[in-house]
Amino acid sequence: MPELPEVETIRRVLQDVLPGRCITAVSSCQPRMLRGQAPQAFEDGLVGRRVEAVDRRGKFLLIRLDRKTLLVHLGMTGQIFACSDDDGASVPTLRPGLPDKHTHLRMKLTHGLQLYFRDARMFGRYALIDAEEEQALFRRLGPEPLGTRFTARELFERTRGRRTSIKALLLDQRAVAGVGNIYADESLFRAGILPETPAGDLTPEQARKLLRAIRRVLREAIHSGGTTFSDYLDPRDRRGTFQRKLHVYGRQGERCFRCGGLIQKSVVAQRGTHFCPRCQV
DNA sequence: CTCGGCCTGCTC
DNA sequence: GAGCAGGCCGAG
Repeated sequence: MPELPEVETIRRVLQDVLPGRCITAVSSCQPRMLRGQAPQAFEDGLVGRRVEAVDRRGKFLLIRLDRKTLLVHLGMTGQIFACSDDDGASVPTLRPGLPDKHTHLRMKLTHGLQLYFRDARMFGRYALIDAEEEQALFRRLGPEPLGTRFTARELFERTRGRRTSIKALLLDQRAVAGVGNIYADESLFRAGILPETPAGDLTPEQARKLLRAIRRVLREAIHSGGTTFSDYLDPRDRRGTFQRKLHVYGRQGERCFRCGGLIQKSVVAQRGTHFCPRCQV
């Protein structure tokens, strides 16, 4: 499940490999992924364009082309793989088994680089957008948790008057951009806050602790190349290692590293939610 | 705000 | 062979 750290890891690999290359061919485009955009226009719009940079906003990947942007959201099971027969490309040369039945987009770029987009569950999406569409899409997206606009005061203000749980608020991309189920649970554990706590009940001190926890967890996860809990892989086919540093996610029934009590699992905001009832109040 | 739908691979 | 996993969206 790619959240901010996984998308950032993918971005860094693509930023290493893509800029300067031109798209020479596009195929296997899946209309469902385009959410209404015409497949032919999408493919035609990509071919011949040069990649300038690769950016990220929340969980969105933004492949910058001249005047247009290839927007990618990986949903739950989306993967991007790169391979090349160019020695200097720093990605594997072969990708056995690709493309397969879950490969829903395939792009050829100059100097033998190939990009594959895989998504078994097809919760992901891609689109070719212009600056105006990008602005409309991101207008309602919350601040980048690792950016300077995301402050304890900002987070505290966003919780005021909210009766929804703090976990639901963290998962709401309008409140903070890029936090998903794993990092919401891990951040709340590190901040010592129970996931079902009404957001509006947070004290300024709790908001401050939560902000620091979110930043620390996301930074450490990026440093670890993300979390490979089930199927996340980066474009070089590498697994993340942050699953070794998870304190609560997926650890229900196991002992808390901090207090030795048992980690519990419940449902909050219709999501599996992991927490330590002794360390989180 | 909650709920169901989208999807398929995997576990019971 | 049902149920679960869940990011996001639209309906109520």
